[in-house]
Amino acid sequence: MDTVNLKRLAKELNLAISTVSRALSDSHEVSSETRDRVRALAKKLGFQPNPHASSLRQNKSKTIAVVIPEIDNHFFSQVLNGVETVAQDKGYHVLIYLTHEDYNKEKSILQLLRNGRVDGLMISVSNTTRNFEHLENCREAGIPMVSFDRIDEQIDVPKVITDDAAIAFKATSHLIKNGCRRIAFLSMSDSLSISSGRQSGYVRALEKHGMAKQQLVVECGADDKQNAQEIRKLLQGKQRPDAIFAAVERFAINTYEVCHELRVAIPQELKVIGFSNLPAAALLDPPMTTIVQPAYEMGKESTSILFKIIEKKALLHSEKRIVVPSLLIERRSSAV
Amino acid sequence: MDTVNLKRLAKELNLAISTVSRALSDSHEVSSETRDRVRALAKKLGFQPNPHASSLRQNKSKTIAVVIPEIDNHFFSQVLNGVETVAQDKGYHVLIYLTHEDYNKEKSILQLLRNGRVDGLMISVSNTTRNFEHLENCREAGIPMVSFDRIDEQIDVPKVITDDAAIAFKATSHLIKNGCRRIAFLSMSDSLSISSGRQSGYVRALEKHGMAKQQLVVECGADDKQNAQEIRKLLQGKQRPDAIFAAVERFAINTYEVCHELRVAIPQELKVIGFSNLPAAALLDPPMTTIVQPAYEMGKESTSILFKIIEKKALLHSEKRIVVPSLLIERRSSAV
DNA sequence: GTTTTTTTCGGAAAGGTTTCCGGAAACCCC
DNA sequence: GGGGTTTCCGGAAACCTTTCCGAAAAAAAC
Repeated sequence: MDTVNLKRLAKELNLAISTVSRALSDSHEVSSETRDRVRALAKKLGFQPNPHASSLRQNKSKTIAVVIPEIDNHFFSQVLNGVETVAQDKGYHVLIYLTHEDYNKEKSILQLLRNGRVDGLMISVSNTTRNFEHLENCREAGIPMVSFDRIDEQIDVPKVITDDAAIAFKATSHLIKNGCRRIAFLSMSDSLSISSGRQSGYVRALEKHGMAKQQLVVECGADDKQNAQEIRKLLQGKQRPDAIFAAVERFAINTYEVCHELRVAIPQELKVIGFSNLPAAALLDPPMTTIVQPAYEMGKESTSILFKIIEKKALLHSEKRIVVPSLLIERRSSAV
Repeated sequence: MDTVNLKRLAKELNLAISTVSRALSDSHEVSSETRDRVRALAKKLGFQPNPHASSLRQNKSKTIAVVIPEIDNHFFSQVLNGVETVAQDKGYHVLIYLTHEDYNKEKSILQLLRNGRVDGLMISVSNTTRNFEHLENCREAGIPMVSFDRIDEQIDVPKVITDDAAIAFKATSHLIKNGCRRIAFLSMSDSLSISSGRQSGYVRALEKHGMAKQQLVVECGADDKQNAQEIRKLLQGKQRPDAIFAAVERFAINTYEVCHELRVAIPQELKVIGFSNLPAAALLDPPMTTIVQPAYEMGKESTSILFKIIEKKALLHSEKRIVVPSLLIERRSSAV
């Protein structure tokens, strides 16, 4: 038997298992002398407690889960970066689950997590989820939980979001100020809070400038080809817009591609703004005006809240809905 | 007691715990009749076996770990995407650990993983690791392991890599063919196999064209400002290169930034090629010639190999070192 | 010097699952 | 209808840790 566990240590030291365990957890119920003996041998043999036994006994796993639609995406990878930083700091482990924007997968993943594998989870729902029972179920099962970015306002779970409506308002106003009179909004075809928030900001800005009638919302989706087709139709139609406001990074990229293809000059013929955390946005042709979301901060913030719940600390009212502001970075694609 | 476990099921069905367990695991040692009874109640009560108890008993965790330098990076996030796909398919869970290019953190993470928390791990080492004992230790501890992309050739662990030297040779040759006579190579300041591979491909291409003397290797690092400074020096020096070959996506971005700043025209005054998995590379100003690495495939491949090891299947000799080819995508930044 | 408290430790239970072993019933074969 | 298989199931051990409880010894209190 070469596995090194408490029993092994106890035998070699002529102690009881319980004493060894206590010694290693710095209990005051053990003399400093034996504590040192135990620690010395433990170190020498490279003892590491079996995590499954600990988890089973203590009913906690020192693990949290992150459930997100995709990872090959700046926003979510920056979020994950923030999450991992805080978790590592706390000595926690991070499980990652990708839903690939599939509601059913999301549901089964959450189902799977309701068995004690994790001490808590954070989720940004897929764009195909219309129903939030699976979140509700987790909440009722008593699993600490935080939702971020793509949230449902109805459900009683702490939320970490950004000010989608406000920043969309700002971006749209910026376009109007720069002379745009026909601004198309490329919206995500879903019922997500962020989408509606962004769209309402866009609409409010139009209204404020007496342009309510000029609303032009185009639904885009996950299929690049189809998006390109929609945008092409838009740009080749008789009432070509003079600006495109993309609600998602992908749509902004799609727009750029179509513009290059159709030789539409940005920003002379068409101004473009997109939600995007692309670090290379400044290097695009032309440099793209972007709304950058505080992804890293949102990841850190969400995780901090999650740990507060896990540690059963009372949440301030203000912590149940945290809004981290986005940033509008003006570049050439929206310049006059 | 409202927790639903085997004991609870057994009591309600008037069966022994062992029978219930067997019924749920499709043992032939239980009649189909009672099996159905058990399953029915289990489903009704939403029974989910406690993963820690299972793991403890079976000595396996159904979990693998991915240890990578960073996640906010197209290459690694695409890899992770591939990993997650295969793992989810196998019913496995994925733990993620970021080293942030810190050797010590990497070491302590691997140390932490040597306690049975995971059934296997895959790693791409940080650029500050010079010593691979921590990998060796894991290997000796019997933890199934695969290394990918950033590997050490010496260590006896299956490797999944791409043909860095060959593709660097191809890229450099492409630049030479397009008239470049003074090609700077922006290298990562580390001792990684991939760096040396890329550099050797660059050197071999120069040699083949009788340009061995024109070698121009510039060491860059993690600090963007410092990299920019290096590149600025390069472009403002008396012997300005007519091409830059960036060994890392970040350096290519740095190059673009400096070129924009100094108004150096790409590709007329300077041709640029970079290793990069940036999907928007085609939209840069100008569109960037990139070497795209098969990140997603490498993730899938690595994970498949890892599962073969976990399942104790014999590895073919060819599976101990898998090379997935990279792609050179020619765009305007390197055109004549 | 006796009683009470504190210190230090051992024994054993508990957490939930899997699996080994043995036993009882049912079946089969001649 | 006795011997031998199957079939099906229960009991209990095992995985390793944490923690409750009690006990012995040492220290403190009176």
